[in-house]
Amino acid sequence: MNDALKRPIRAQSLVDVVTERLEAAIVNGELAPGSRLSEQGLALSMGVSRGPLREAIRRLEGRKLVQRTTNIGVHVTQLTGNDLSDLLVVREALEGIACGLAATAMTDAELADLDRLLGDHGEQESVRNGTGYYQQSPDFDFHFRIVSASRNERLIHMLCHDLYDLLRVYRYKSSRFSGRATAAFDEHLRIAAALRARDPEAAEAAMRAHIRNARTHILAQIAEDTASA
Amino acid sequence: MNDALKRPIRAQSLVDVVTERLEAAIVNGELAPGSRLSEQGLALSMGVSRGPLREAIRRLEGRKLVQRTTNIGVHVTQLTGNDLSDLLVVREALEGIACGLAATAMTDAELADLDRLLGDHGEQESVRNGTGYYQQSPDFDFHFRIVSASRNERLIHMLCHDLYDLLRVYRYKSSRFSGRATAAFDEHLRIAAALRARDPEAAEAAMRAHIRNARTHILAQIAEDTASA
DNA sequence: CCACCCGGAACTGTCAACAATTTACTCCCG
DNA sequence: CGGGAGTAAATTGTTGACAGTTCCGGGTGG
Repeated sequence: MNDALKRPIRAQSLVDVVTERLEAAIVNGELAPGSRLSEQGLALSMGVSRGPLREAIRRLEGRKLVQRTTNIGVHVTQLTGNDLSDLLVVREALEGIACGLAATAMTDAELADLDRLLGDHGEQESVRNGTGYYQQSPDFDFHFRIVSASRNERLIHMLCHDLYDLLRVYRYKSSRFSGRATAAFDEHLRIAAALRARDPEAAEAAMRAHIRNARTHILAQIAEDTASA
Repeated sequence: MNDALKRPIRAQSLVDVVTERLEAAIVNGELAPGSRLSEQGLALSMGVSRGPLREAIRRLEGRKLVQRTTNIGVHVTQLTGNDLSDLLVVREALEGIACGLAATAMTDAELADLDRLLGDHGEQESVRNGTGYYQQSPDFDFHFRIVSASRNERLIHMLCHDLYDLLRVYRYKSSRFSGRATAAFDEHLRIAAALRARDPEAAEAAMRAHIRNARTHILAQIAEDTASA
């Protein structure tokens, strides 16, 4: 459908491929936060020379997924609690406005899809009894769809590509207990309602409240974890 | 004061220097939007080999200041009207929340400085008669101080480093006519008042309204320019 | 006169080697 | 036995050269 043909295709350089692989490895945890990347080792295992590899790393550096220290090496970005806190504030602002835009820009079909998605979520056992759900694939799905409906390319890219990647690096274990999952699901329902009502202000407010709650919850959990350690 | 001593200093690689130079050249217009960067030429004129230069370019690529097309070359990012529109929406969201944070985090001294800055602005002839001011150094100063007072490192970096740079690339000539400068100055006064009142919601609302107005104005001007051309 | 094809020049993509710096280890001295 | 200087190995920083692609111009045929 997506006019797969006729759309000009560009050659992919080694740097592009290496960048994708590295990004994937970082996001899925194969390369743990804080771990050091060995240029020689990676170049060897990927079968490329150090040149393209270094260029790929520089690109990720610009996106703050890795950090290079001159003459020392490059390390996968490790977010502190403060970093995460700052980042979630940014997310509140961006996703809030994205949700507001989506309220008017979203098509009826997209709205229906979103409802279907939420319906599926509601039937999952893990959501109903409060385990899982939050900060997992289904959750990202929900947010991803709304952001995509904002029709603001820059916003979509900043959130879905840059920010979500960064957040995934900090793999806080969902909310195993305390029933956050159920609360989050309720908040999702409220957001969807505002979108259905085509009310930008309500949609933005609902989304911001949702993310603010998540932030509070995550920070509390971190504080607890560090206190016990 | 800034514990200039005792703070570890890191060696600067060629890539760091080249990155700074390129960034400066792009921001100040020495390298025009859309213009092509010749690796050979730049490497020669800067006195470095192509390796570090390419790595510096990759870093800027990650920040979207330049765009590379495989086997073709790299071009300074050229924002379309749509891009600028999207970007200003992002700015509204980020700077809005930054202003809200500043309302509680700003010190009294910072507030006093801001007032002094506004006082200076008000006495400038160019502001009073409606030429200049907007989207120029004094304007950036005002916004820069508020954002800095948000105490959110990530937010500060995204706005003051990444976003402002990108906006500066699109050098729309201020608002020469139509008295936007005076209106903008009034909006600045309103923002400062909300900050002085330590009212986060009012501060965020005032800042968002200000940026929204600026956006409307800029887009209208662009539409006008393209229509006449 | 226009369209097409075909070199050659210029440029980008990639690589392997060299230089400089950091790290780890060993050995010596107190 | 502990600490530190010195040296060797490993790693990063930088360079120049080679390979592949794109772009420009001239020439030829229709």
